[in-house]
Amino acid sequence: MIRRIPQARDRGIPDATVARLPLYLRALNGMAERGTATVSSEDLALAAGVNSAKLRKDLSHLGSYGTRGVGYDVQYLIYQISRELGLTQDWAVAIVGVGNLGRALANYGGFASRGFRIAGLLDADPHVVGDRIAGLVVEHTDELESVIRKRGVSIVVIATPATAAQQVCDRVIAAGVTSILNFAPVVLAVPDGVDVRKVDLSIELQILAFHEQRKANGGPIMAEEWPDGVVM
Amino acid sequence: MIRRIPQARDRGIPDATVARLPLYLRALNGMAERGTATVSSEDLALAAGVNSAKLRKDLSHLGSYGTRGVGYDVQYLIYQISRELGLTQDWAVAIVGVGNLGRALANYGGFASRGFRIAGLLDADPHVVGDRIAGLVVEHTDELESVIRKRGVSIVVIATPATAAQQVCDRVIAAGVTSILNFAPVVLAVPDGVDVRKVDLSIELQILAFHEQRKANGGPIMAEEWPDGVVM
DNA sequence: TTGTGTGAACAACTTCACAGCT
DNA sequence: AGCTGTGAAGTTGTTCACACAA
Repeated sequence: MIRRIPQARDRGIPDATVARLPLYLRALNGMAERGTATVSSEDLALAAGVNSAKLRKDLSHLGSYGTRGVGYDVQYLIYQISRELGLTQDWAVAIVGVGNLGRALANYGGFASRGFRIAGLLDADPHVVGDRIAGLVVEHTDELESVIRKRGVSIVVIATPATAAQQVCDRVIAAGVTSILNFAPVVLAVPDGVDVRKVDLSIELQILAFHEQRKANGGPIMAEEWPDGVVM
Repeated sequence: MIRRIPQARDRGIPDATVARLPLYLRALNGMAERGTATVSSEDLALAAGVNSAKLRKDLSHLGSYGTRGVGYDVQYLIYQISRELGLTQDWAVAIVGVGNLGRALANYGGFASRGFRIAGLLDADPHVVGDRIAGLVVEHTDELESVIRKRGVSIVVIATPATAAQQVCDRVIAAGVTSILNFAPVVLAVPDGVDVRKVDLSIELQILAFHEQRKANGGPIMAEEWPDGVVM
């Protein structure tokens, strides 16, 4: 029996806001390091690359943590955002696929710092298994399920070739994982309740190419773009 | 004097649509390889992981390229999307920063295939300069401006440490580049007219952590989440 | 009959502008 | 006097549902 609070406030934070909280957090951490105690929405927005109205609206979804006429207390806001994002606990992450990308991720510093601990590096290639990377020994993907269960892995990063990604995905989901970060250039099929986030170099480049092409044309429309003759 | 067509159709394609076109393109290429000649919006949407209404609306922004009662011609649609995205020409890309991530990007296959040609690999570390990676010799970042100009680079990928990113960014913009793909965990300051796309592992993990935390709570709200005592 | 293309309804997100707290 | 927090307005994106072409 699941407890439910009927008249509960709609504490659902908009996705767009959640996606920006890490940005604010990073900017705030920089300020904290420099010893700033208090910051206005204007200044924080500038540092995070958004406008101040948006920032205030975003923060208002978390609660009323600012002081009118003054601004936000940097340390306190760091704490509140961290808590909201779930960074006050730490998360065991496994990286599957230890090619160049997997290595880059394993060695990425900002990783361990923010509540994410690499609890496993796995690869299917026997030549890679046994290598020591970022203080961990690479294990064989045969161990995937056991690594996930024994070390309480709740987030899996897929950095395998495209061909292996869906299979890895299926296995980690079967092992109970519901949060996946996918670097392989495929659309993963997952059941409801599983979150997949995707990072795709090729897509980003194509989006840039689209805009670059527009600029090159010297304006949004060129008459020549749609010659009547070209139809099927 | 810039020619403008006053009564021009509003051919501005929504950003959300542009961001999905590469997905459709990838799905279509897969179908083309398997010899599929024609596809319905339903099937293509399934392969791309969106719903069919959205797909039809997206494609309708490009033109009327389907056949009612039949579907879309795979080859023709590949051509039209490619053209819209600007993939029928090829783009010279330079990668700055040749650590693990830079190497991963350089070796990434789907790169060269889709109109993107790596025209330069640059790094500030003399130990790396001279290395041969993916058929290219790594050059020193001193050569950045000359590489961009001589090889017609129009897209720069920044894969440097965070501390170097803004400086590299400023230099490539001064050299005329207006499209940047940034992997460094910083918000780049750029003038109007410059497009920056950002790929940030740490942000993606934090977003996953947020949702993972929600799931763990067994529901959207827990009364205990907001004890009255905890204020500043 | 089938499946596209699209107006219209809906939902999410952003920006404005100002009341109200400090 | 200054800056947050937020209704209201505006914008963008999504989904529905069906007319219409093949």
